[in-house]
Amino acid sequence: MMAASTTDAKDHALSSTTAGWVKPRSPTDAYTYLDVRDLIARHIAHGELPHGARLPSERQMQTATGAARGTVRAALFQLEAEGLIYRRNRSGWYVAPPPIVYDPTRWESFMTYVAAQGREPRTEALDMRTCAATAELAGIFGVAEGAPLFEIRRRRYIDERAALVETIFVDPRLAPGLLDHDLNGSLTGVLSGHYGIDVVRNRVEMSPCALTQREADALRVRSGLPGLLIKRISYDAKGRVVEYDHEYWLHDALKVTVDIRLGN
Amino acid sequence: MMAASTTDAKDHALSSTTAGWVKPRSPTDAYTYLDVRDLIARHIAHGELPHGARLPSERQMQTATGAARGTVRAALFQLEAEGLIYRRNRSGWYVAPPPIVYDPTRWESFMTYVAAQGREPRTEALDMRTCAATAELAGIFGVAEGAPLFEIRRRRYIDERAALVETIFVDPRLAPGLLDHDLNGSLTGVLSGHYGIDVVRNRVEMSPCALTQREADALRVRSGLPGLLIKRISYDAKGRVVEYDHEYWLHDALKVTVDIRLGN
DNA sequence: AAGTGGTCTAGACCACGCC
DNA sequence: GCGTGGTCTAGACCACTTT
Repeated sequence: MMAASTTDAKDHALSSTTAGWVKPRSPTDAYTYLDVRDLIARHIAHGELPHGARLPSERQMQTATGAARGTVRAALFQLEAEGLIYRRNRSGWYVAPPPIVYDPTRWESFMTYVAAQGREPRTEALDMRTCAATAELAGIFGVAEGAPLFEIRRRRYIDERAALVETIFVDPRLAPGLLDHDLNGSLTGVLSGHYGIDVVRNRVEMSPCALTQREADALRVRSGLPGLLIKRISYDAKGRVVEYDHEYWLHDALKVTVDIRLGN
Repeated sequence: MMAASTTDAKDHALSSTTAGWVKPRSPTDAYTYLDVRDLIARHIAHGELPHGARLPSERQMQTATGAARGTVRAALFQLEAEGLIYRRNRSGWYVAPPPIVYDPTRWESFMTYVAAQGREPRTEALDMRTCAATAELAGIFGVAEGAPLFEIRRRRYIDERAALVETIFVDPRLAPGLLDHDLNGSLTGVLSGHYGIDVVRNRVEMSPCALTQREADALRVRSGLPGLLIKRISYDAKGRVVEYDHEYWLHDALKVTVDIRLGN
């Protein structure tokens, strides 16, 4: 392609949706992927790309910056790891919304604390069945290996973006017929309201993880993205296990706080 | 290079330190980066690559698998995100040790809980000075903007691998002369032993982050690696802020647990 | 000096979302 | 059906660690 008389190729590139993508350093050396990262990050910080906005396509950014596509993608991966952007499979890159604050010491349901933060929560039951306890599950619930357990799989949204998938196990002896209830809301509410079971103790464990095929598919993201795995065991006043829960969160969707008073 | 009469190029590759790197799927299609990931992960799971062991070089793995180096690196990035391996700058890739378990509801010092898990903790004071309170710090400590605060920067090791860097702020009025003490150990111990200050409340906040240049340099990793930022404010019985602490952890170095009993 | 990871280029083809 | 991201190749050069 030839350069027009009054506008060269670079000006042309900058006149598109990538307007203002000017390299801030010396003009001799090429963009590094961290330069490109900073460029995008600055656009987000300055509000030119608001939450939920879609970034220009990789090839547009490639043209605008003059860097190879691989370099642009390295910058995007970087920003993704930082939680500033996320992607929707083969659709594009988007500016990430602010994280939800989660406090494991409070026994609030997802529906409650997401709404309290001015965001819109939604829960979708994916699958409910009775399964046989594995060795691990048997140990946790104090039942024989192979004993029946309810297994509930749900997907939860924040502002219509899938933020986590969870698998919950419940002992049928504590809540017979549980699967006949509507589980597209607060499970805690159902257990308390219909079965009189109240949780008094919570054991929560959090660790960074990679989302496996199963989780990634459910969240409609690429397999292997970083996530946060939260395992929770909740007990009632008699020390019985009420729920055993595995939550796979998108790593950029939450922030954890704990407020603790010691002794007395 | 020509193939020898009795051993072709692939056999030769497998006779090196990458012995046994056989592709598990159909022989027609090429390795994907997830294939390579699985290959390496399997070697780690089977104990052929124990904790701390060094992986073969990227170019060796390239030869052994027949994939391009970029593909091998994509697999390594994957495993790094999962916390299975880590790298030492321009030295190589290593199998990651198991994470340390951290419970923010317990007021135990790093030195204590790391040792209790059979690992070797070490703390190294990097920098100590008096700084002027920024707006954020002034708000937290309840002092005027620009008021003096102690700023302490330390690096902490687990088994001689740098696992976190932290910046601690302390109000000099609570602990005058604090910087004259040895801070290569438990700061809590110094505050309690020399100043009679005991913490009764802790506010902890955790969020995934990317390690910036400053932190990455201190941990001798590449800038931009994923990390976990832990901010902690601790208070004494009078509600005064004892410490304000920012800890930047390598994301694979820890796992968080919280055990909570509710109500009474 | 040799070997390692770190970065970048310039292509290519594919699977899928979206129109 | 076009555009998107997803993946892969086959080089190159650099900065640093290691020997």
